[in-house]
Amino acid sequence: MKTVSNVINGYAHVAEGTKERVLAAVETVGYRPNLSARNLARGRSGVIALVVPRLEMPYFAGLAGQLIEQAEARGWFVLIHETGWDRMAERAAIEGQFPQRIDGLIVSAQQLERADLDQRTATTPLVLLGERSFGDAVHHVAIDNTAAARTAVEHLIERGCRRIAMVGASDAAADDPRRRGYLEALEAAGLELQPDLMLPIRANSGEEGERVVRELLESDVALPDGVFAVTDWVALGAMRALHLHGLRVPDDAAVVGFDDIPYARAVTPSLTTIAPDRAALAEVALRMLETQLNPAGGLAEPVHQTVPFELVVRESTTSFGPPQSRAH
Amino acid sequence: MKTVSNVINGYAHVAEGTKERVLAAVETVGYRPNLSARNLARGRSGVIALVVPRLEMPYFAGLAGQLIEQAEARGWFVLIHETGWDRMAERAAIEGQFPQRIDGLIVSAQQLERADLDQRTATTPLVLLGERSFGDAVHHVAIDNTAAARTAVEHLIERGCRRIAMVGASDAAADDPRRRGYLEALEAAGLELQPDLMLPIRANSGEEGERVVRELLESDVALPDGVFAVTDWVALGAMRALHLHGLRVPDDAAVVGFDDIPYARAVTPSLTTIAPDRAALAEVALRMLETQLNPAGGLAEPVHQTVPFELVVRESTTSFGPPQSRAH
DNA sequence: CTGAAAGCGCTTACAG
DNA sequence: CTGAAAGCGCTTACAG
Repeated sequence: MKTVSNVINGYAHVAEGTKERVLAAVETVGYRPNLSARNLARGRSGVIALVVPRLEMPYFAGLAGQLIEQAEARGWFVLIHETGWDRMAERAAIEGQFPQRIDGLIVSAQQLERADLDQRTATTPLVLLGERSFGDAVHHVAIDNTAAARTAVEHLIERGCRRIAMVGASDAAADDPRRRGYLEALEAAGLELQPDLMLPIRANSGEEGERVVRELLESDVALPDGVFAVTDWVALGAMRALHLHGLRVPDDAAVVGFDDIPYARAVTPSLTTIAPDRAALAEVALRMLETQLNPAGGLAEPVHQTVPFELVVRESTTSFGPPQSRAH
Repeated sequence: MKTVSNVINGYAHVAEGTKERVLAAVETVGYRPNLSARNLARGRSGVIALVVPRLEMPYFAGLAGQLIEQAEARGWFVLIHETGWDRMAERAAIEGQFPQRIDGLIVSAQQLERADLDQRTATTPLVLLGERSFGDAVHHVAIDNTAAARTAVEHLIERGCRRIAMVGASDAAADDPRRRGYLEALEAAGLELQPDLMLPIRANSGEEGERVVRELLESDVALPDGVFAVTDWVALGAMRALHLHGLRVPDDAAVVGFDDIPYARAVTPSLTTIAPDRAALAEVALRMLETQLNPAGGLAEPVHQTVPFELVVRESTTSFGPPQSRAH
């Protein structure tokens, strides 16, 4: 019994011959371990929860797909849980309030505050995703949002943009990494900051992106020639507003988004955007969970980790031949 | 033991007083059943698989969200599995080839053929989703695709369209329900069928939609004044091609899609489309699975069932004020 | 390096 | 209507 178990679980110290015989038997019998029994014996559930605002948002669906795939290799189920951008729902999630018990939590923090984490009583291993940072109280993985935003805005500047709006600048100046990247890029290029071009929004939705850009275009402020939007959805809204105002993208104003959702390449013009390395995101998150579950070796201090991103250049910042040139 | 179990599982025949005492104890102790143990004892895994081509596609993500939510209420986990539109992967899925054993299968059939079902040896309860039909060999739930397509095309006709292209007409004339709906609508309106306007595509992608519409526009065929696309993605590609050709949507050509993915309301112009009732889809699929698991009462004959859909009218078939009128 | 035995937390005939 | 006991299929000290 123990020997078979050792082989199945890949423990060392099994005689080579024995191991082969066991594997051969596994093969001929078609044995597959019963995960319910295993988890029961191990005192685990075999389930980790992925908490996102809404699975239908392609960014989160893509992330979920990655996570499911990589979790499978480690014998975990991924229970997907939606919060609908509700802070209370996110709080309940980090407290592990699920119908079943779970071994670990990966939470895309949208509304969560530092205080919510400080008040957390649950001890379930937790990994946070997303651009917000929460000090050293918790494991956290994300791309370097400041660098990514800087890259996006530098790209616009290289394209000749001089009046670059940021759609989705949060009010809280200090701790918004993307806003910081925007400012850094402007400063590095010697461009003056135009507060009128920093457009806060209430939610990262297309509607909000459209609304604030429309308001900008209808105001007295001189037109922007570039737009950096905090998500692709917001960028789509911004493009809509530009279009409705008779401005051509990218000729009159270039646009860069963030996330690289599938629509980014489907829209007209297709959208230049920042593509986070989702696979790396998923992998690091899972590793962080494992570290907390098996505090073997070193101590499992909460850590931040960043993963790569990429600027994907498409039509919204380059050319957009036939359509626009023909229309005008 | 048995009594507590009875209460927890909602079996009848427990004295009211006893029941209350049990529930009170559950409350004070904070008892939550261990699903691993339950499933082990019941000989189930508690897991059902949802098999889709790609979770990142919003239609499937939305469906998955619905299914997860409703499965939770029935004590099921949903294991999401991606096939990437690969027929072999779909075949493997219906054979239940998953790393863990599963209690039931909900499969969005994309490439699956009737023959694959006939050859199936696995006995895991199975429910098929999607527009393709497979005879009476298997449980199947979908909207009435013929009626939906007819509704979409009738809407275009009402809007004054007379030369309506169908993007995504399959080659196999007979058994494509959406094609049939298209034909029915034309016939009912006394419009002549234009074979040149039926555009087959290799995949339901934006690229393919764009390609075939571009080819149509660049051909000698007279321009269409309406487009019915088999999915929203395809419709987005079609709109792109129209736009690139200098045609205005909806003024020069109105467009209707299918699925009602989130982008449909985010694009410019926003897209008129057919919205299937995803919640109903999920619910019926789960009920069909339960029927197969508990063949109590009547026999569990494979059945087809349809769920409601809705035509969501947006700008791509109505007006699209400022933008286009201004540009021209 | 390997076997025998207990135990994980449920469900389910079986008595009563 | 309710209790005692076995069993689901694993893992894990514990011997050897």
